[in-house]
Amino acid sequence: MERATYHHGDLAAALLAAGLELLEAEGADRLSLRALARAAGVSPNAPYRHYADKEDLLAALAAHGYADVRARLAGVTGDTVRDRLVATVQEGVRFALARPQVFRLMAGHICSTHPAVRTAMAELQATVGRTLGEPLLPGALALTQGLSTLLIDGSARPGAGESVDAFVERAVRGVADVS
Amino acid sequence: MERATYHHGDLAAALLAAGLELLEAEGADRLSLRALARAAGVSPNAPYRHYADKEDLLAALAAHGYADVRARLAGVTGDTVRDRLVATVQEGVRFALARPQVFRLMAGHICSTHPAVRTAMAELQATVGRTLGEPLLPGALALTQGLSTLLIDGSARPGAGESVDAFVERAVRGVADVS
DNA sequence: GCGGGTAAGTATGCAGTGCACACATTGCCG
DNA sequence: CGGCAATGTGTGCACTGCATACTTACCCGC
Repeated sequence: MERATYHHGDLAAALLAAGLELLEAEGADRLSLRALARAAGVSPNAPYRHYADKEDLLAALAAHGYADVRARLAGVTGDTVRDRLVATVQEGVRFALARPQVFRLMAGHICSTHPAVRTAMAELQATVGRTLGEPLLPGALALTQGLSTLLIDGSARPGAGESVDAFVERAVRGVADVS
Repeated sequence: MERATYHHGDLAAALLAAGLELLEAEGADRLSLRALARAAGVSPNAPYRHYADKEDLLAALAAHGYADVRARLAGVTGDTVRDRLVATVQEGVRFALARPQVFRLMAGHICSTHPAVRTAMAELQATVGRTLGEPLLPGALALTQGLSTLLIDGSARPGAGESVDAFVERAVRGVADVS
């Protein structure tokens, strides 16, 4: 990441990109602003011109993640509500397993108060609400969030030879079938 | 936290207690070993005699938390499976809202690999499995985990004048009633 | 009871962090 | 083309986790 000009050009975006990479490589708490600056080939304090503080940058990364899941979830379809519920949770869990550190960041406390993240989360909820309906919203989000966490931590595992999707479907149906 | 003797007496436990307090006061990532040592009236490096590193101490705090929820969940009863499901999630969410930082720590990545935490989690699962049955286990844990996170972050809120318990019941029934 | 080994605590120091502040560079706009 | 605001740099501070070397005093066998 060398550069000839004094000014970087688009440091804000470069930091986001490097952030996503380093984040997934070593987790949110091991991530340092200085390492990010290093990756972007810039002095340790340069990031402060674009992000108020570390939390602000992490929030931007999280918001980016929310936008991604939202895009994925917007495409979910299905004939019955139940089908759409299962498909939504499956899609969310797939995202979480593909980028666990980003997922954890999104679920973490840092972001919950940050305005950018709040609106990103609100938009996600609006999207999911449209495909599932209001009454199902909290449960669907909770199932997605919870199953993702369990799977990432290894606290729950698909059965031998069972795909993640199948596991998710089984878990959701397990709840949906209590009489 | 003064002391007259050179040796503390029960520093390991004192650190845990101070840890629980400071943890809830400022969150897991703001928690420093040095502050803990200060609270216990002991030199900055004393904790290392009892915990291998910071992660080890955090894991102990998390394991403590797991034991607590387990004790609470062991007392859950109900006539139907559905009743027990709702009651279990309600109890779990109550714990999370009462000690949000401990809950976050438990859900965080630090602990997922630590043996003490893994066994604590396994015991929790065994307990819940006994009152709900295996097929419901993942879903119930996921709902508890997810609803807790949503409520702590403020991403979901009970309706006006609605209690947390009522909200949880509504969310769970929302999922359990899809046809 | 007492001497020594060892568990438990202290002192010192290092690399790394987030961030504040003062300074340097340069693209842009009148 | 001149100046100014945006963007980047340098220096420095308080703090952190942790390694290493040292000190204290509890406890156990004789």
